[in-house]
Amino acid sequence: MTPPASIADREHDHAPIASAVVAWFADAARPLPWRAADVSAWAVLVSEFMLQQTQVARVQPRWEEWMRRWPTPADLAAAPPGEAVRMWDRLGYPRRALWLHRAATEIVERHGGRVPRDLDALLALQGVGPYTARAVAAFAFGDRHPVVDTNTRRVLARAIDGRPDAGPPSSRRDLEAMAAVLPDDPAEARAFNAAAMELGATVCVARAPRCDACPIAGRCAWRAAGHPASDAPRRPRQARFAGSDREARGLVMRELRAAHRPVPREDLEPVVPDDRLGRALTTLVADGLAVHSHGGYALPGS
DNA sequence: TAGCCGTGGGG
DNA sequence: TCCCCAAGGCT
Repeated sequence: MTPPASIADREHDHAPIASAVVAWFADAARPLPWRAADVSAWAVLVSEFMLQQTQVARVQPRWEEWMRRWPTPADLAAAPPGEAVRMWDRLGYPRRALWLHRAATEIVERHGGRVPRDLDALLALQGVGPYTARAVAAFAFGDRHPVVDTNTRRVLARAIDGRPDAGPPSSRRDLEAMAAVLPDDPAEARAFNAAAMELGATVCVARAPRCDACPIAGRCAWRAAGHPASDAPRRPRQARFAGSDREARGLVMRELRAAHRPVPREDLEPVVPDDRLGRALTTLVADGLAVHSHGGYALPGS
């Protein structure tokens, strides 16, 4: 553990940053439906699953429809997993829909149908990792936990460390960095967790930060250093999507979602007219996203 | 642990 | 057009 004196020093140094970001958030926060005061923990959990690697603008309509259809974990658990995948539509990473369905089942079986508040219980749910568990505990239950996503990592790297971008993710190091800045008061901490994410998502963005709109520009270590450019090795370039197996899987899933009966393989060949089709079908079945039955492929359990 | 997993917005 | 990158998690 860090010596108490050091913690006190850091908190003293960073308190104005937290205050300024929270004050900015009070005005600048986007009115996202899952931030409403009366939403359930389940509603928050659903939003966090959908927001993993997916932008707010694409999530919002899916979330609205999802919550209307399955307002509780028990409602979703009672539906076939394939219906969750179908409702997920084109949010991407459809395994998340399967995991959310599984998590709902686990919540019913292990927690009486109520989303658990305890961090370890949350972490034990399928598809819930360090970010999502803390986000639910903090945002749905108001508990004081550091919540660190990619936006917060970037904000801390710039404002506190004076670097243009965050280093490689390290759950432990990232949580410690946020803990050093997090206000003591639980309500204030909750607000700062959300505010830091919001700042990173809307102002302190990766490509072209809008420092003129930033509430802590005057306290930002990166700005004070003259916005030095990144000297870190760029992260490996994402593989080209066009022509990839990923694309092929997405094309197959699109067909299976649209169909309400098994789709014969020959009907998929025009959609993926090359040797990616076989790999896509094999891996989709292995992932549980598709089943082979009645001479065709279909969503699971529907 | 590094690679993999969809899809789309924006520079 | 092309490429980056996005409220991560799993294996």
